[in-house]
Amino acid sequence: MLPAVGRVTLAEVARRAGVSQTTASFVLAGRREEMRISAQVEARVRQAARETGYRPNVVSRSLRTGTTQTIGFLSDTVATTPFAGHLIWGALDAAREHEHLLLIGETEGDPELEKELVEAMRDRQVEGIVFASMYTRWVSVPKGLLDGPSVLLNALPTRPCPIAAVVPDELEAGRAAARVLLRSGHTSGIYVVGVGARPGQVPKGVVAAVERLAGIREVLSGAGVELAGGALLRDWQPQAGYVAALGLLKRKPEPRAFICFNDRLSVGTYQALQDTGRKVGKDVSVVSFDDEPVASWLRPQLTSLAIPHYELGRKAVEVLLSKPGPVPEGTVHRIPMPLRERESICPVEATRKHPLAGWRGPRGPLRG
Amino acid sequence: MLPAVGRVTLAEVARRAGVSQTTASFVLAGRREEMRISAQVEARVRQAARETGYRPNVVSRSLRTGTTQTIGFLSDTVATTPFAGHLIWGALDAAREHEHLLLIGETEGDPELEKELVEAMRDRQVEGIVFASMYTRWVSVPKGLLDGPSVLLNALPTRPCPIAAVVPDELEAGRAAARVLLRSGHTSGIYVVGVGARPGQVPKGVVAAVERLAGIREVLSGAGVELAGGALLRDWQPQAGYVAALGLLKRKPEPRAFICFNDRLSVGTYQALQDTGRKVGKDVSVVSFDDEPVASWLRPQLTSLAIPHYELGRKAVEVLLSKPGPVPEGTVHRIPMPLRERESICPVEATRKHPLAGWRGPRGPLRG
DNA sequence: TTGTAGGCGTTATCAC
DNA sequence: GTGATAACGCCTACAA
Repeated sequence: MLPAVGRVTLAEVARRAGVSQTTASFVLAGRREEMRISAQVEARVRQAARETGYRPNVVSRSLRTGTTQTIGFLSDTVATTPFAGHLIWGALDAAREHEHLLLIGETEGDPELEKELVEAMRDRQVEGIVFASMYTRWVSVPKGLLDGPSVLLNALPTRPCPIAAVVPDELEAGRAAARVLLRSGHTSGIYVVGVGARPGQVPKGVVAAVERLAGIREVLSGAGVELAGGALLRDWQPQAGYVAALGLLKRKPEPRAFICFNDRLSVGTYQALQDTGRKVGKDVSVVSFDDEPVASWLRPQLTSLAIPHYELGRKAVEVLLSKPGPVPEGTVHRIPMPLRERESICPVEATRKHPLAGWRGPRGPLRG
Repeated sequence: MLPAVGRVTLAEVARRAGVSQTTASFVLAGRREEMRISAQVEARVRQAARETGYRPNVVSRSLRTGTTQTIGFLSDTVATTPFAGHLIWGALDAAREHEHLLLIGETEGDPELEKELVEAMRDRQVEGIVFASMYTRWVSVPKGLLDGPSVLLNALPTRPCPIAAVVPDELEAGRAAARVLLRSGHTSGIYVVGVGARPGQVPKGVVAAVERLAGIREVLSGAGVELAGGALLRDWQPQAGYVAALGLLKRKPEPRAFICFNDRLSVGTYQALQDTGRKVGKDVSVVSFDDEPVASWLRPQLTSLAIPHYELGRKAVEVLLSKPGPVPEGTVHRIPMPLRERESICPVEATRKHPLAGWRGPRGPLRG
C-alpha cells in the first residue's frame, strides 16, 4: 500500500539536515534569501537532498498547489497520417520548455470517447487541453472542453466559441500555388485534382479544400486566368488521383499544369502522366500540398506547400499556456505554409517577363 | 489559489446527501454491500453526485493510494518515421482498456534528456514506463529506468538487465522474405540492398539488419542457395537505394531478385529498374521490409514484411501492466511480422514444385 | 531565522 | 450501518 516505494520525502530530507520541513521546503524552492535562511542551513539541506536523491512528489504538490505541470493533447487520430507525429513533436517541445509533460489521448472522432477522455484529463487536473485534428477540418467542440483552458489545433469550431484555434494558412498556400504556376508562365490548361474548379465543389468538411481553392482562384483571376477544370474526389489517395488525372488528360484545353490537393494525389497523377508518355517538369507542371516525405522521393521531385506540423503543435501549446482565459470568439492563429520548390514545375523561359508574354499555346517552345 | 475552480468535491456530495464523507466514498467506490450501507442511502448519494456532476479528483486519490492510472511512454523520436504513430496508437489502446492514460516524452536519443524525462515521469508517479525506439535497435537503458516498472519497446538492452523487451520478429521475417523468393523459383541472382551479403556486413547498431540478414541466409542456404551479392548502406533512403541498385544491376550473375531492407530502398530500386528498362514483377522480383504506406502506392505494388507497430505498442503496455515486477534477464517478446503479398514478385510457374525444379537460368521461360 | 500547524481531496481504519 | 479521524507529501500563513 506504500506509494512510490523507496522514494524519499521532504520530511526525511529535513530530518537528515536537522531542520524543520518548512525550512527544507523553502531552501529547495529557492526561497532562501527571501526567507532569510542561513547559507549554512541551505548547504545542509541541499546536501541531504543530494545524498538521498530526493525528488519532490509532483502529485502531492499538485494537490496542494493545483498546478500539475501537465497538459492534455487529445486528437482524433495519432496514427494514420505519416507526418502527424510532428504535431505532437512541436507540442512536446513547447511543453518541455515550460516544464510541462503531455498527456495524450486518441478519440477516433467518437464524441463519446471525446467526452470521456476530456474528463479523464480534467480529472487529472491538466492545466489545459489541446484538441487536435490530424487534417484541418471543422469540429464540433466536445462536451466539457470549455470547462477549462483549451485550444483547437488544426481544427476550426463549427459554431463560434470562446476558444482559440491554430491552423495552417491554407488560403495563402492556395495563393502561393497559383503564383508558382503564373510565375512559370502557365495561363491556361491548369487543372485541379481533388476538388472541382468552382467554389463549393469540394469534399465535405475539409477546410483545406475550401481555402486552398479560394486562394488559387483569387490569384488566378487576379491575373485574368481561369481554372480549366478539376476533379472532385472524396478519397485523396494515389489510386483516385491516377484515375482522375487520366480523365483530365483527355480534356481540352490539354492540361499543362496540375494543382494536386495533396501529395498522394500527386503520386497518382505522376503515374498517369508517365503512363501517357508525358514528362513532369517538362511537358506538364505539378504543384502539390502537404509535402509528405514521398514528395521528395518522386522523380522529378515534387514542388509542394508544406503543412507546418511542428510549428502548429508548438503554437497551440504556447497559446494554451500564455493565456489560459477565455478568448474573443473566432480567434484564429494562422501558421504560414512554406513553399518547397523542387523539380516538378516546367522551367521559366528566361525572357518571359509577364505571365502572358511569350505564350505560344499548350505545346510551347520548351518541348519543340 | 483554488485548484480546479468549479469542481465539486466528495465532501460537497456528502453534505448534499446528508451523509458523512466516508459513506459517500464507499458508495461511489461500489462498496455498498461490503460496508452494509442501505440502498436508500446509496440512492441519495448517487443522486447528489449526479446532480452536482461530481468527478473524483484523481490527483488526490493518487496521493492517497499511490496509483495514478497513468503510464509513461518515452521514445527517442515520435516524429520522423511515418508509421511510428502506430506504436503509440497500440499503447494508447491497451492503456485505455486498463483505464490508464499515457504521458509521453521524446528524448531525441539524448541521455541527459532521457534521465530528465524518466525522472519527470516518476515524479508524477507513473505506474510504469515504456521506453521505445522508433526503429529496432540496441539501447543503453537510461539511468533511473530500473527504479520502477518499465519495458523496452522496439529496443533491446545493450547489457543484460531485468527488464522485458518487445520487438518485431525480424529473424522470422528474414526467413519469410527468402521463402517468398524460393517459392517463386528464384535460386540465383538474388541481391540484398541495404546490407552486404555476408553476416556482419550491416550498418552499426541496427538490429533489423542483423536479424533479417540472418533469417534470409538461413533459409536460402537451407535450400542450397547463396546470396549473389549486396550493398551495405548506412542511409536507407530512396536515393541511396537507387544508386546501389544501379550498381548491382551491372554485376554478374544478372540480378533476378532484390531483397530491399526497407521500403524506401525499394522506391529507389524501382526507379533504377525502370531507368534500365526492366519491369518489376516480370523481369525482376522485389521483396521488401516495413510495409510503409508507399509500398502500396508503388506500381506494381510492393510485397513487404510489415512491422506490426500497433501490436508492438499494445504488447508493451500489456507486459508492463501485467507483471510490474522484475523479470528474468533477457526476457524478449517477439511479435510476428506479417507478410503483405502484392505484385512485385515474378509469378510462380504453375508446374514448379520444388524451388530448384524447372529452373532454366536467369532468363527463364517467364520472359521467353 | 526557524518551527508549528492546517489543509489540498481522497481512502481507510476503527470506534460507535 | 455510519461517522470521526488519520494519513498521503507538500506548501505556506502565522507564531515564536
